[in-house]
Amino acid sequence: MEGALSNSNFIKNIVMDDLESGKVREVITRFPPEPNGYLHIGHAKSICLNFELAQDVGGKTNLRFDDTNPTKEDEEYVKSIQEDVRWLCFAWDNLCFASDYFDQMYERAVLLIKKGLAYVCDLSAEEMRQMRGTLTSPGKESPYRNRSVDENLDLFDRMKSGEFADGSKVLRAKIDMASPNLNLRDPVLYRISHATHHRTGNVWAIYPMYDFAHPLEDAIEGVTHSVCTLEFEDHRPLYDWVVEQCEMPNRPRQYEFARLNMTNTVMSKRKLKLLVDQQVVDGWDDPRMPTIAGLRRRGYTPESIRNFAREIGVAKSNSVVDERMLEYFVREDLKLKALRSMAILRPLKVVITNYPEGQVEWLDAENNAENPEMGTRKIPFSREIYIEQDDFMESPPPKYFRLFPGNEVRLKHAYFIRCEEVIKDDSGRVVELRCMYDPETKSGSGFTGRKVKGTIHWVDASFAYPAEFRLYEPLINDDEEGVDEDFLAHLNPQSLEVIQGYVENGLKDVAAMDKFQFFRHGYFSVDPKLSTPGKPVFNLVVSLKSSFQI
RNA sequence: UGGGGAGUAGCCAAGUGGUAAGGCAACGGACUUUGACUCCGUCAUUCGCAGGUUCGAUCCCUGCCUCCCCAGCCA
Repeated sequence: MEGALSNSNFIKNIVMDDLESGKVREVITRFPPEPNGYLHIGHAKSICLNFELAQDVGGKTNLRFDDTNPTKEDEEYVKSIQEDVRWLCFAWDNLCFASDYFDQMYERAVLLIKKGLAYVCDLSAEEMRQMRGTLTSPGKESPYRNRSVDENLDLFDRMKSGEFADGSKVLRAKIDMASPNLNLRDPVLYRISHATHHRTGNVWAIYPMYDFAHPLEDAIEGVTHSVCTLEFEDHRPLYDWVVEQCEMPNRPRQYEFARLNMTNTVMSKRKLKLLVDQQVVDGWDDPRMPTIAGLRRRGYTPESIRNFAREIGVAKSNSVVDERMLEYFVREDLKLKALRSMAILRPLKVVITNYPEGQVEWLDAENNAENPEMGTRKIPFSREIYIEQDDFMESPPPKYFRLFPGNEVRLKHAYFIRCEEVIKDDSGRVVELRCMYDPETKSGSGFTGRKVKGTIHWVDASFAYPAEFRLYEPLINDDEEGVDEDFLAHLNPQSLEVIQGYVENGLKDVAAMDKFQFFRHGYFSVDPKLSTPGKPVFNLVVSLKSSFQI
């Protein structure tokens, strides 16, 4: 059963303290993505944190698009982000856009100018960089720093009306060019950009910078706890400065936590976009991608991702979570949900020589032995079947429990068979096995005469239905050196393997996203893009654990 | 060599003056018509290092080491 309440973490402790002390009455959080890419599992951590922080104490959470940079943003992304948040089963209280506050932000900027706390600066980007100083030496004040309020007001108004070229002027806060915190060295508040915004069109020729816009957005929405990642930690003094100097009635507080990193993958929009643009993968929703869309298509469930997000915790130290933890949670979730079935990925034909030709038996099979509510089904059995190539070895090592000459195994849901003969082609490759079955060993008959060490799965040859299986491995092997700098050089060439095999006949017309556990292989999910009626395509979600190794 | 953060097991992560939670992984064993699942057991005499305060320190103090972030008109 899924825990109703999320695990404790330092931010939640702060929230609880604030509630207890009366510092806040109602908790309001927000998830503030910029619509410039698809969401990934790292965002899922943030989504779960923000929504559950509020949910657990009867608060509210807004989904807010931080769309202050029209050159990078796109409507496609605002759609996909909403879809992903909804899919994770979170309902936002308000759908907000930073662009809806552009007028208010402008007014606050004017207020700063009037207070003598902001000025229009004509320095070029390059000049500004040079005058900013370095980590160890102070910056120099801009020659435009002491323009009169009236001149600043006039210039800023004309920036707004589109009178000036991109990059020719900016509005800057007047703080402290000697601050050891570079963010406080007269940061840019507004830049000129004649780009077309996906929502406001060409109304604006100036757009606010993150450091100015974000605190105002939070304050406007009454956000109490503004949660972001570690790299914004030293922006906090500026965040507080903006809220205070702009005289915002609400005072949001910013808290920072460590973003999620996982082994064997990359977790930045930039890198993910590179994989998409260079066609290393099929798109943002390629099942190998750590995007929400990719994980969904792969077959991960919202529950598994939410449980994962809870269990990894929230802290301030940079860390790398083992991908096997994510895998654990999807196995755990699918265990009781996925229908058990038999699939042969690499077929080896077996003829049961003492089984009557032409005869077909319909055997009983549980749909999920661990969840009897899922019922049973009938599966056909006759003289010729397919088993997995891996389940036969002519010269097996010790402790090999499967088929080998002279050995007897159980066919799941059917009979014991013994391998009597191995048929090979001219090249010496095993192409067929001749076996004998024992009618007394039928499954469910209660036979206890003797035991076998191994049980293998199979599919009846004449009823087997052809299917495509897409097997995945990590996109990147990051146990090598230097992966971070040049991850494209460390791509796993085996990240995708497409093979043709067989499934039970009943799986001929599966629906997109249907989940199965193919015995002794793993959990599979029907691909929503590639699978068509009559031509099923299964994605490997995650394989079963196995302690067996040759 | 400025500023801001972080160091607890292989990986996450609680605890923050009273003698190291939990999860993942791993490894034993039991069970087994999935080499799965489940169950049982093992897995930090020690919390980056060195001093100090204290009856007692992962927790307080001092010094040091290591790692991450900051010099976009990105977010």
